[in-house]
Amino acid sequence: MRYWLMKSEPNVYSFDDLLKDGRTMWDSIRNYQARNFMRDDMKIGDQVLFYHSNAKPPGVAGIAEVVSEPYPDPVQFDPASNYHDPKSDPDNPRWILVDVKPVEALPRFVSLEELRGAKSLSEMPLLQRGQRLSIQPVTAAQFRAVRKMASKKPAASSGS
DNA sequence: GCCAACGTTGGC
DNA sequence: GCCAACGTTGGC
Repeated sequence: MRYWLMKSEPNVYSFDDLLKDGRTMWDSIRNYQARNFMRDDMKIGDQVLFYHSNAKPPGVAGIAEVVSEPYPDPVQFDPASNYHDPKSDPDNPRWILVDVKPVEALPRFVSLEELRGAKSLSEMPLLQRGQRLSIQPVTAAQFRAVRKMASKKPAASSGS
């Protein structure tokens, strides 16, 4: 089993939205590297850190799970969508996605600031300079470390 | 709103 | 294939 971090802007689609929906298509990803992770590397049962980006504060809100094989993102063929891709050939779709479902809301939100402060996470892609991918692999150890942080009180931070 | 860091596009 | 211009991401 593999572990991932997937970013979503909560004002667009939050972890609460996923809890409400019970399942969702991870659509509108228009980055080849992120697509390749979904198409080539994700397996049903993989565990996902659901990350709120462009949020105040940004951080991990919950755990999700991959629940489908990869399949074409239907949004790419929708001319009304911002994520329509007129260059994508229906016989050979360019954009591929998977479905995810919620596993649990974390006992508490773990902010980006707190992640940055954890030595065990220093290698996490999210925390590397210039890393902007919206889908990133994380190691089992990193996944467990985040989960564990969420079950404990926040460490004292230098700020505020 | 700023802007650094990347990714993509398209002329050549 | 190079690379300048442009667009996007996302923390701050």
